[in-house]
Amino acid sequence: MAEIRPLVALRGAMATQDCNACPIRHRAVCAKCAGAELDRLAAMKSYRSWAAGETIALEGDALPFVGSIVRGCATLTRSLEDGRVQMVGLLMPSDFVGRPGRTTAPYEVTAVTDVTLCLFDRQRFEALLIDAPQVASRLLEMSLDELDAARDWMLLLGRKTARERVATLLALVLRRAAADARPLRAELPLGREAMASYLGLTIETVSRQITALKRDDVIRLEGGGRTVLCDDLAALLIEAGDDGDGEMPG
Amino acid sequence: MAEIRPLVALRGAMATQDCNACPIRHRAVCAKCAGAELDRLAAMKSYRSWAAGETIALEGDALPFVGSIVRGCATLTRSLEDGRVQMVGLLMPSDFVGRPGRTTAPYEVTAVTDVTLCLFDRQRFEALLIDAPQVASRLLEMSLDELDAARDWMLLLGRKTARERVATLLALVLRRAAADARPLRAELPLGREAMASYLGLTIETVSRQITALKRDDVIRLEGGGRTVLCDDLAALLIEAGDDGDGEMPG
DNA sequence: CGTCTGCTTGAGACATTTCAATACGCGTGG
DNA sequence: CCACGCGTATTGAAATGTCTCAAGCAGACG
Repeated sequence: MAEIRPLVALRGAMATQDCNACPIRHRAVCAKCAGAELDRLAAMKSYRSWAAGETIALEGDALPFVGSIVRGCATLTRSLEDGRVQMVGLLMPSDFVGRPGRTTAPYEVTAVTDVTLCLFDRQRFEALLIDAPQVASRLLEMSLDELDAARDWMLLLGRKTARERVATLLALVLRRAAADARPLRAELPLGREAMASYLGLTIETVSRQITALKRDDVIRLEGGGRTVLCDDLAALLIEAGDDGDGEMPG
Repeated sequence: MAEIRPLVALRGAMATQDCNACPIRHRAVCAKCAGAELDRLAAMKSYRSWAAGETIALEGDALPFVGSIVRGCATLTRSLEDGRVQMVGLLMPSDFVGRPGRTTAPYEVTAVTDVTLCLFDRQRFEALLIDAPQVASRLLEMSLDELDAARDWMLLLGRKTARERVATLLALVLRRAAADARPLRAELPLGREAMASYLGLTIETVSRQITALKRDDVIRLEGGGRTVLCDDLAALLIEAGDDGDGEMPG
């Protein structure tokens, strides 16, 4: 991660981009709209970027926009007063940030890698929702997918062992990277701390389970533990406890 | 799993009811619609009831309808192949069951108490969504609320201690019962097994923590442990670990 | 009055956390 | 080029919270 690049371009508004060239055009909230609807969306959009590690919104803060992740990876976390933290969402390109109808963020939003968002002014977006059925319909579909993902994650948090949790996450990352090349290979977007936060474990337990999975020849590591290789995804999925279908957190 | 259907009046279709007299009219998916839209909804609705303990839909089963809970309490559960079970949703009156655009249930749906649903044929409901913006908008709103609730529950499952989990659930139930009478009193809709399933714990741990909370004078019990009393909700919320605002599972 | 089901209680086993130390990768500055 | 320091990851040993297994108890119902 953390490539070096002029901070100037990173932070301010970026040049408006042609939606048809957008990498998430067919998957984001705009996926199903076209013509006049798309024009209205394009007219209210703007781009903004955050560097890895930066906070996009604090728990309880005003969040004056909604938007789509164009590039990078962000997390949603909720925390207890004594400092315990649980990740409750992992946002990847095309995922939607913010909630129409609400002005404050119920969780902290953090950039894990460098992130670029395609922002929409919240009020104008809400107005659009009323008479742009394709946008509203796509947003509903995406929300229901996230709900399913959240519920799969509840099963993990409530019932899976540490080994199963780690295997589940690794399988997810490997599957998403999903080049058909063998062996499967993926660079982890999340460090150990973020993984622990996601999995409801401590850093140490995550580390131990990754080591154990390596020792048992289920996975291999490269690049100082930031890259995972897997020759036999089926074996990893067995370690994950369920067949592993369809899990994909939002 | 064997469908047992010995029960008589409970299962068949019930007489159609006037929507304006419906107890969930102003909270369910129909809340914001009126006039022609409401007429269309009313025209496709039917009622059906299940007795406490009955299965409404199995994991992976075809679910030919969507609908609203009119009366009673149902749960969504997901399970691992070796039998471990995690509840992932607790549905109360006005909550929505099923998902437009999907024909099979991703979780098992079970009646906890006697339950009555107001059903809509899935295909006709989907058609309605396209040109009934008030229904679509309300459904989006409800889905986003459920997503928030699911994420709060992820914090509980990932980071809270057994005592905090039990306190959180009891506070939720007491708050929902919410008669302003003091002391706060509520009959638990969930038995110990369902509570354990919800909280990611075992029955024994739930029982022990309830006993401990009683021993420490945070709550009192009546009716053989099925009714909870609380003189000091603030104290219970402290035990719950966070301030306890807004948590309400869907 | 016995049986069933749901709830409670106890004692020991076990997984994960906690606390502490060490190792690694990497950019910086001498 | 090496020494240093810093953040991140690994490993170890002990503490602890929850689970497991097993028994006992209470109320509901025939």
